[in-house]
Amino acid sequence: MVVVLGPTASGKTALALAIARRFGGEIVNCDSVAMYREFDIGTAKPSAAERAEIPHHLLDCVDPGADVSAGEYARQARLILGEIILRENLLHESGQRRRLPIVSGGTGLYLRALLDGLFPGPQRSEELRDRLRGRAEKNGPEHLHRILRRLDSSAASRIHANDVPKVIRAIEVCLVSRPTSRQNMTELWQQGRESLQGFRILRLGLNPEREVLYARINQRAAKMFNEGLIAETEKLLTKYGAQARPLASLGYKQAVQFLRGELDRESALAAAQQAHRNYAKRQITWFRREPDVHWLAGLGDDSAIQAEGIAAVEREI
RNA sequence: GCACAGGUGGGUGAGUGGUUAAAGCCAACAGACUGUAAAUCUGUCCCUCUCAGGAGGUACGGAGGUUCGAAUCCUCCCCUGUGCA
Repeated sequence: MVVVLGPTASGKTALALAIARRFGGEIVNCDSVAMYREFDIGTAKPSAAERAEIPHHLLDCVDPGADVSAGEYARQARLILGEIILRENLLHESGQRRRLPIVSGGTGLYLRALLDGLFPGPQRSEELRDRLRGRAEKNGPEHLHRILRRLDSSAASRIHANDVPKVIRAIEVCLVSRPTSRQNMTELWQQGRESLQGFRILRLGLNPEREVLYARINQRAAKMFNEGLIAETEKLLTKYGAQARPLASLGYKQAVQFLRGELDRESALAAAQQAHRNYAKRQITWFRREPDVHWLAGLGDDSAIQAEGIAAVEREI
């Protein structure tokens, strides 16, 4: 299988499509927000024509009122990968061309959950989280961190006290799994994780120059605003309410602020562009650590880059 | 032209005689990330050395001055905003 990774707006969709056309590929989305139905403009999903041409998976598979998670993503993605392989074997017997799974997206944690697996910890418990959040608000983040230190000092030393969500998750893991397994998070981690088996994996990473990327991000965010992001957001806002999680994501968050009158249109756009740039920076940091990436120094829309990617697929797969 | 307000580090914006290389926020850069991840968090951020504790240099529109000591006070000049002409 091929994995196409890189920061937002680096052209992952275009590269994945080019590879899919060439090798009879099926694209498996790995962008968290693109999984939500009706979130279209702000997520830069592939067009209807592209989706008719090449099979796409894990797009539009979650209700906007629901929540996804890395674990849920990994489960579904592995299921789909299995189906693609099944299909390939059938086609192979009848002498037809192969089916190449192409995982494409920028959500680093989801990709890691798919490829490396997650540790065998419990799923989240909203009630517990609410209680912990309340305590953090009342007594400050240090308070929670002290609780974690008692439960799992090793995890506590790894997680900064100010990083409340991660501290909460660690406490949750310890507390929820204690009655049955009597293990804290660090001990559960040591059990290792179930990595994806049965695939030769080629990671193609898009790495355009920073200035080029940032300019592209600005341009694309402006295009989203011009092409109806605000109207789309308004529709989603009335249909699902302000608490719908994906409404807090890049672009949508700023569109909501505009609709509420907190920002004028120009400032909302500028804020959205900024948020996208900041996000891209974080993705770059994340993917730098990803092992065995074949880096392509340019945008995925560039035909020379696509040719380079295709050549790598031919060599490696 | 007169009156008032103001000019601070990449931006914004505190500071109004000494503990101020100058708060906070933002940007930028670097980093972390094992089920909210398009989330959340950390570090660096004037220059040059460094035995990493520090040492030196330059800096608050410009030029002078007062003072042991000035971003902070005084004088003149330049620029910006607002009001009156």
